[in-house]
Amino acid sequence: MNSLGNAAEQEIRDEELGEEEIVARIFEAIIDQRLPPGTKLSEAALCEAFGVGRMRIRQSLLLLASREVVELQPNRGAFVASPSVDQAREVFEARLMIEPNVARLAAERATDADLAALEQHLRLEHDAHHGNKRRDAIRLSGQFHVVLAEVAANAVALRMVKELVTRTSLIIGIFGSPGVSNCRDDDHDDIFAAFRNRDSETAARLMSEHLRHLQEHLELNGHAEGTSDLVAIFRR
Amino acid sequence: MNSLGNAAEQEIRDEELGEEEIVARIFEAIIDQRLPPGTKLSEAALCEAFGVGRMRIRQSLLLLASREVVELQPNRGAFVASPSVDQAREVFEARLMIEPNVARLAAERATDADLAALEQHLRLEHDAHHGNKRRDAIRLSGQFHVVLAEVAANAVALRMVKELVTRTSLIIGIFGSPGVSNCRDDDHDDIFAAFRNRDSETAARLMSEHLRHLQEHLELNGHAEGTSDLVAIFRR
DNA sequence: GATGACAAGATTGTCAACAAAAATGTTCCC
DNA sequence: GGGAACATTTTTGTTGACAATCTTGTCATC
Repeated sequence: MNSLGNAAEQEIRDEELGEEEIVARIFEAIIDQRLPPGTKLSEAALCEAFGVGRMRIRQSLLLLASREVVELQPNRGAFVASPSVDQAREVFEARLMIEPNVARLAAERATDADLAALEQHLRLEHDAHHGNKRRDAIRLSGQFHVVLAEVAANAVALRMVKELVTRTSLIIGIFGSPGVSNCRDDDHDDIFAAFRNRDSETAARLMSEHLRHLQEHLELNGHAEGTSDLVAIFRR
Repeated sequence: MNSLGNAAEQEIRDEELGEEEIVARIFEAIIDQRLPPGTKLSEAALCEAFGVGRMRIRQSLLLLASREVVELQPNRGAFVASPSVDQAREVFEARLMIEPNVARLAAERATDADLAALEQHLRLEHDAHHGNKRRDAIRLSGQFHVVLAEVAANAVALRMVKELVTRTSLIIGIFGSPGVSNCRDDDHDDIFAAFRNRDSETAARLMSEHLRHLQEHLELNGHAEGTSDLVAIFRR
C-alpha cells in the first residue's frame, strides 16, 4: 500500500503519473473528504498539482465523469459531483445488490494471509477511531469495503465497489449528519467474525444490514439538490 | 428506440457525435458481433467511420478501455478486448450478483407500459429467431437484459448491465460453440411470465438460472488465452 | 539460404498555439 | 445609485503539427 497522507504534494518522481493513478488519487481525496461535493476542478490547478500536461488531466476528468464522480459541464469545467437524492438511493441500491455477494465470496475465498490483512486493517481502523484521526478513520472505513472486494478476487466487482464507495463518501458529505463517520466499525468487526467462522451467509447478511444502517443514518428526505443552491440556502 | 441496422454508415447529420454516442455505437457493434475480439481499432479508420476528429475518437477509446471492452496497448493502438477465461468467470460472477436483483426490482417496479414494451420486445426476439435473422436475434436477446435494467430504474445498475452484456458478447464470441445464440429466448419468456404475476422472487431466481445456463453452454475449460496466441494455435 | 542490422513507412502520443465561450469588471446612461 | 451594455480576462475546447514508437520491408553479411 501507499504511504498516504501527503497527497496534495507535487510529484518528485522522474516518471510521470498515468491517468489511472491520477484518477485513483482523486478518488482517495474524495473518499476522505478533502474534496467536498461541488468543488471546482480547474484544469490548470490539477496540471500544477500533479505535474502533468493538460491532456492527461483532461482524460482523467473524463474517466472520473464516466464513473459519475465528477460532473463535466460543457464550457464550464469539471466539478466534484454532488449526488441528488435519487442518485444516492441508486448508489445504495446498487451497493445492496453487490456487496453482500462480495462479502459472501470473500468469506469463501479468503486465505489465511487475507484474514491476517483484514485483522490488521481493522486494528488500524480502531486506532484511527479512538485516536480521533477522523480523516484516517473515514478513509479506512471506506477502504474496508474495497479490501473485501479485493479478497473476493473479482476485478469487475472491485471496480464497482471502488466507484460506489467513493460516491457514498460524497453522499455522506451532503446528506450525512456532521461528524458521522463512514461506517460503524463495530459492524466491520462483526463481518470479520463471520469470516473467521467461514460463515459466508452470515457475512452476506451482516453486510446487507450494515449498508442499510448506513443508509438510514442519512437524511435522504427533503434535502435540496446539489451545488448552486445559493438561492435555496439564503432564502428564509 | 433507434432505427438500428445501418450503423456502419457515416454521419449525415449536421451535429457531430459525442463520445457517449460513439461508445454506444461501438458497444452495439460488439454486441451483435460485427466487431469480433481482437479487432484492431485504428484511430484513423474510426475518425473516418464516425466523421469526427481524432481527439473525440481517442476519448471514446479511453472510455471503452475503462469499461474493459477494448484493450489499449501503449504505442500499439486499441483492440477489441478478448477476455481471458478468468475474466469470463468474473463477468458471469458479476452478472449473477447484479442481474437477479435487477430482475427483482424490475418486476416490482414495472408499469403497465413497461410490461407492454417488454412483451413487444419478446415478440421481436421471437421473430428474429424464427426468421433466421441471427444478428438481430443476438442483439435483441442481449438487449433484453438492458431493458430490464431500464425498467428497474437504477442508472448505476443500468450502466453495469450494459457493460457486462457487451463483454458477454465477446465471451460468447470466443468461448461459445459456433451458432449458439446469446440467450435462450424461452428463458426470457419465463422471466416475463413472472413479471406478469408480479412474482419478483421468481423473476430473480429465473434470471439466476438463466445466467447459469448461459455460462454452462460455454467452454470455459482449457481454452487458450486471447488474441495473439498464434503459438498456441499453431502448435500440435 | 538464414540471420541480423538498418531504413522507410505508418501509427500513436504529446505539445503548443489558436478559437470559442463564460465569468468578471467597468463604464455609461437613465 | 441601479442596471444594462460593453470590454477584459480567464478558462475551456479544438485543431494541427511535431516527436516517439512500432511495424514492415530491404539489404548486407555470414
